[in-house]
Amino acid sequence: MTSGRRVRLVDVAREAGTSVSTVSRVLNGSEQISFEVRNHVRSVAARLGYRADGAAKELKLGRVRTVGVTVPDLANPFFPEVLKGLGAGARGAGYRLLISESGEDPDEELRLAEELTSHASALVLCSSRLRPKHLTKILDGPIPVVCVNRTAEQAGVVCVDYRSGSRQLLDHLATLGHRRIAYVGGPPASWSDGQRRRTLRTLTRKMGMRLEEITGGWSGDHGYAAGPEVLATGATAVITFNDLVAIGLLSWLHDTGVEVPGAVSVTSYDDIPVAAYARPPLTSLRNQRAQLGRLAWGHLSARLAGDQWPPPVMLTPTLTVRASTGRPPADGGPDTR
Amino acid sequence: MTSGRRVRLVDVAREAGTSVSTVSRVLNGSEQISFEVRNHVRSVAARLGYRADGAAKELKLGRVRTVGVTVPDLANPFFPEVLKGLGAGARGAGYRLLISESGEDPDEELRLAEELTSHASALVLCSSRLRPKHLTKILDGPIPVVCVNRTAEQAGVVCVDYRSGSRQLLDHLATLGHRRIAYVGGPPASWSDGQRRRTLRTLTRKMGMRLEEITGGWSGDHGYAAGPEVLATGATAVITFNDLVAIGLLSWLHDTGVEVPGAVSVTSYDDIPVAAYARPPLTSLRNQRAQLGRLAWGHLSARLAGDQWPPPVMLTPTLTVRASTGRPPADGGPDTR
DNA sequence: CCGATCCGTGCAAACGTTTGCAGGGAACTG
DNA sequence: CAGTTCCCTGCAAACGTTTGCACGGATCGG
Repeated sequence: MTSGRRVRLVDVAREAGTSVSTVSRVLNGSEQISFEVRNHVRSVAARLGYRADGAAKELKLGRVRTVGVTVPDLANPFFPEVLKGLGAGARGAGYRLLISESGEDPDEELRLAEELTSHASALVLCSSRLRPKHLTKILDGPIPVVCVNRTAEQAGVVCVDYRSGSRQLLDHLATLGHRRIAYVGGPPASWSDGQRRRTLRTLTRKMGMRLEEITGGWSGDHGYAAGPEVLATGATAVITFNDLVAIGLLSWLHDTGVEVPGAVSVTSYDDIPVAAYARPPLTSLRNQRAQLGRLAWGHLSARLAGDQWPPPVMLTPTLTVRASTGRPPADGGPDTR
Repeated sequence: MTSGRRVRLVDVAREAGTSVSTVSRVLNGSEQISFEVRNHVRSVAARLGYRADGAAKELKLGRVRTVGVTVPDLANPFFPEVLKGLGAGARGAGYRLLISESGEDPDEELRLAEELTSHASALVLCSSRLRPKHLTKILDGPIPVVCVNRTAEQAGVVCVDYRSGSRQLLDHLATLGHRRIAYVGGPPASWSDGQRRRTLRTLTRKMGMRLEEITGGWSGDHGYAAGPEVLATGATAVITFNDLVAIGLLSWLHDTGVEVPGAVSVTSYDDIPVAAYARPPLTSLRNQRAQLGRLAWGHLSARLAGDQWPPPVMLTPTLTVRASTGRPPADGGPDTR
């Protein structure tokens, strides 16, 4: 029964015996059409299964009610939750989300962003891995851009305050008595990884701790693979780029018979839901992801309304202490036990 | 430097001293424009930062190179991985993905699907929670629809074979000696939950086992909350709706001091990456999610090329046995140990 | 040197929708 | 009953792009 041809406004009009404009008005809820005609047109439209052509509508109206979004990796629960917040706000204002995943590839992200520029009325770059030059190019484009978890000029900026977060992690570990810390890093192109690294370096030096930096990544497999190197450093506490990496590392430590937190403490950023269900439950930095998304929409809607960008927002994460962190083993710290 | 006005074809033409059609031809790579003009127009377009208006282009071309996708919950890693496969295929053919999340709400899913119908050239419904009546309505719409993990007439169908999967789970548990099984179910509107329930009921009866059905859900919290009820059934093995639920349940069992698999075995569907990192690692049914997405695109592209729908595809999952399943306790089964 | 050929470019129509403007008829007022 | 008002509806232009068609100039052969 599905007709090959798409049913247009003119088809409805002909069938209903009215003009195109009348149909258009009825379907857009105009009050100035008589009651009978309104009902009649509505029923005809319904019977024919009329659906407005999005492209034509947007062309005429000159607005595209679509927000393009790029994320490095949808499989990291961090991003879907940001998208939930963003989507809720956007939907409330009649905007859709056009979500694309770059697969952690900066070049692919550039392609996607350029693509989206011609199909969306605004752009949200989540944890952008773009090189600065390319980021500037996108920001110079015709549509407003919000960066989540990355700072930039000429853009809306909504970030987790990883400086504060890193400080909280180190304070927690220092209080427990740890002095030798390993950091299992994230993707090289990650801005937030850079933030954390710099902060960790500065603070460990200042606090008289020792920091070992280890190549990591963004997934559980990366964490598992980093296991041997972590152990080799002799660190008593490990901070990982995110919870997925931490969970992978926990798994390796378990398989290898290293006790957590008995022999080594593990902690991380993000506090995604499964962190609470890890064995042992993971000490992690909770950030308000949905709030991050809502704020991103807030910035965007202000800008779309013609205002200037609101000042950058930094959301301070809060440390959720669970069982994966504890005092260092007797020979690894100052405690005598 | 960002000009408020969007730069159009006519702006480039005026600046380059040519006509609109010439610019259009150059930018679309037509061969029939002289070399010099081509270069000149290109450079002018680049200088002005011209970006084609997507809406106008699509209107004129009459095709929307966009595939709308609905998923119940992006936070379940199952879906992002399907999207990866789908997106890869679609991108290769010059299509974009327009992803929407229904939040497990059938009404919201209906709204989204209708929305998408006017903005996309095809639809992919992942694990649709739509009521049959509404599903039919969408299928009767003007654009082709693929259902992932749900069967339907007049649509492309790509499913995991949960019948076979459920059989494998039961066989595995039966071989270990279990006789009393609990099933922690999924969302009421889930088609795949229905499939599993029916199969589990039929097979347990046939195999002389006892099945207890428990209300569950789709997230870790649902699994955690189901803990007491699971324990009350006295079942020696639990099957859960998905791995997130299983991980939540594992966590409750651990908190409560119930040994897994010593006192009760736990197993589930999907085998998402974290399943391997659960404590104990989860016995689960691996399904090829990316392949599911690729096949969905395969069906769609065949249909978009004008062919009929390919016959429905059922992907058989394979059981990945890990440490969360074992023999039942001595008093719980026929084995004497 | 004139006519035919061919290549490069411009003109204008069309895609499906919205909306300002105008026109026609009914109702109401004087 | 004529004039005015007001409500409802239709006409046509416009949004930015693509593309069939036509046209003008250069090139070439006879």
